[in-house]
Amino acid sequence: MSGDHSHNDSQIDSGSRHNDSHKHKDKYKDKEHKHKDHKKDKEREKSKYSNSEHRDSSDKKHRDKDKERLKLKDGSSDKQKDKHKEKKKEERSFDGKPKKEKENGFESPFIKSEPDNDFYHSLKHEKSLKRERNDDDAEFKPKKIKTENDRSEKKAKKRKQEEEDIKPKKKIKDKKGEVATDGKKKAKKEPEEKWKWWEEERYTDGVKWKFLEHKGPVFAPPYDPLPSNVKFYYDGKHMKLSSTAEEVATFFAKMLDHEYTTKEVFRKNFYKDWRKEMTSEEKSKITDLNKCDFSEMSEYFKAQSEARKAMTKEDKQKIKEENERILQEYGFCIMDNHKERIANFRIEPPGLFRGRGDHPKMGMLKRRIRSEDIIVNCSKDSKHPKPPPGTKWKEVRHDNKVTWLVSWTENIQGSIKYIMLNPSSRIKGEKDWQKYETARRLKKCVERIRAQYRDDWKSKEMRIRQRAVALYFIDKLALRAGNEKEEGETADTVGCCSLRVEHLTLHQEMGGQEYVVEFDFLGKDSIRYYNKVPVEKRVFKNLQLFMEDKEPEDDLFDRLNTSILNKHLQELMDGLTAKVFRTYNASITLQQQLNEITNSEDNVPAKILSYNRANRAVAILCNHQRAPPKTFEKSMQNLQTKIDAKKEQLADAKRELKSAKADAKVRRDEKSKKAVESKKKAVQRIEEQLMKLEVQATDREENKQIALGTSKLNYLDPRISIAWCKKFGIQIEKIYNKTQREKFAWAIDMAGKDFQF
DNA sequence: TGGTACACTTAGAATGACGGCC
DNA sequence: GGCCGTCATTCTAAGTGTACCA
Repeated sequence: MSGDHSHNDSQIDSGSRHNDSHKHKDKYKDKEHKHKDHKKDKEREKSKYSNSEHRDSSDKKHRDKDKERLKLKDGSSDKQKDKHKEKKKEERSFDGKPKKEKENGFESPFIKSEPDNDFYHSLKHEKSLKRERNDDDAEFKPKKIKTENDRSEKKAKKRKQEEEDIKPKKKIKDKKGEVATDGKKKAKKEPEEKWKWWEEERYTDGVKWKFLEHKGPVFAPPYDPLPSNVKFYYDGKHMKLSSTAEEVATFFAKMLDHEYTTKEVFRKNFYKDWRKEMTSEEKSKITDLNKCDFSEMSEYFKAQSEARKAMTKEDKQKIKEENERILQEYGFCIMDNHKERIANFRIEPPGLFRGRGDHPKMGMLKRRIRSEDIIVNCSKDSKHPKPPPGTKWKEVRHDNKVTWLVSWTENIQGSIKYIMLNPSSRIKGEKDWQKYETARRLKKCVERIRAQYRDDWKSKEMRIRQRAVALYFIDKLALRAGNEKEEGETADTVGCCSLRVEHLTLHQEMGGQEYVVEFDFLGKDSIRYYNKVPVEKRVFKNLQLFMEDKEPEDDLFDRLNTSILNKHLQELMDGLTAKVFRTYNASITLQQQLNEITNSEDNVPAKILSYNRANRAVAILCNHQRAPPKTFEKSMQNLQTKIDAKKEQLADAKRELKSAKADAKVRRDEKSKKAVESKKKAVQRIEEQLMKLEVQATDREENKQIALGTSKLNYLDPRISIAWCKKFGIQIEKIYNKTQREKFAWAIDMAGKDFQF
């Protein structure tokens, strides 16, 4: 086996990787982890490798040389390879710099429809704001340096254009793309003009924006007390709770049907936090959660939910309109002359913490966030958002080196939560694009890096061997880096660098293959990673060495952490981190799979099945799982019933065709000939329908426990999919829904049919 | 060198919207 | 027209990675 990085045959039993976290978790319950104790291992290593100092310095020299070589090799600007694309697009590179001046400096189809024109006053104020975009990032360097004259001329043009654009427009478009003229709606959609931020230059020195204005967050609605007929019972007796205690009780009642409320940890944490909200009288009365009866509350909320569903169309419409109004008011910001959608403008409401897996803090009370907890970030010269009457913000900040608009600290883990922009925004899109370009740079030097880590498996230094084996896993199996976690603060999950001895079983021989490593651990979100992988002999021997004399709960890589690993990777390639391997391997797998399995002769559903299969290969590689939908069995059965019916229909149609043919043979007239033709067409039509249903069934079955969305959204360079669509005449809408198309607008615009990752 | 704060991406579950079918 | 299943969207937890400090 030499450098096998095909991700589809590297696993003995990839299909057996399934989400079995509940059973699995028991294995780790109540464990005392001593994996931070490295002292004895250090002693062990010292005695084994006495000349490590010398090796260290010579290694560094080699690395520096390699780094230089890599820099030279990768330094050239990476252009997209679509040679058949129209010239404008062909010339555009990922550096984000336009080849021609932007035609519409500022366009905001929303402005006139905005009810609160005040909010947009700053657009006018902003119109002369220019973005100085000299790139500091190597990848995004402009290909040609502009002269100052060029710049000022262009700036002047742009400014003029922007002024034009800010002037009231005759046409405005609403969210659905309907065009209104002077307030009147037109029935027909017109193509929306989108801002092509990818044709513009980027900011430098970590500046994220020059101007930012928004309306602040939308707070969770205040607590609405229960009606007096909805009662809480303690020990079988009605008990009126104080408003605060009642609110927290409703959080529990709302979750009564959820498995969470049966978990001991959840109940314990809830009870502890609930008591903090009780009056002293309540505290003295309520002493046992098991004696609390929340069922009336629970029924009440279920009834409310039913009532919501049963609302009249008009009432539903009213709610929808109100939501739309809130969205229009709070869901957008102005960032550097453009109206951008905010991703999460609502503050997380209070409730009970739903940690994943065996989270020690599940059930704790997530407290209500008030204005006094909120830090607002916006431009000094913008109209600052106002806190609700009678309240104050914690702070108003003007930090343009960050992308967030609002932040607060949550009380469960003490972490900071942010309000940020939607994935379709410039600020997110640029970053996403950059991510794929970094992965494409890795493509150019991955063979060298692989050669190096293979070489490092033989290193005299334990730390280098560990680093090399870990990197091999990250590369081959697309494992996450595995940062260290605070014990007892979160669920016990691991990634590559934090793997423990107990997570691996070594098999000299298994299923007819040599040197098999069996992985079994809980990864991000407590999703189980189970995989049996044949590895190279040297890796296997190294693993034996790393595991020697260790307890199951000891770290496998005791000389390694993500910081050390990433520092090393940074030396191998600028911008390289462990995460890049996952992006690279996901994207390259999609590209290879599509190249391999797409049959140009296939019809559209079959081609889409091929696409989904390629996507699935990536999802399996990245271990993106989902709980099988509750309705899965039933819906499969329904589909099968449809298939059976269609088969019968086909048999009937074929019989009819046969008899029509026989009839035509005897009668030899036009009418019977026509009858044969129409029967033939009917057979064809039914065959197509049957095929479609069968493809659907296959797709659904194969997708039972696999989530395609995560890889599609976060790991697969969208240009691969778009190029594939263009090449094989598939509508992009078949692959990406509306939201995804908005997120990947940059890729849709720039990828031609010949783009290769 | 390790700890921590912070900023940001990635993740599956929950919820909501919508369209097809009876 | 209502029900049901599916897909889209929202929500927020859980990761990664960097900067900074002692």
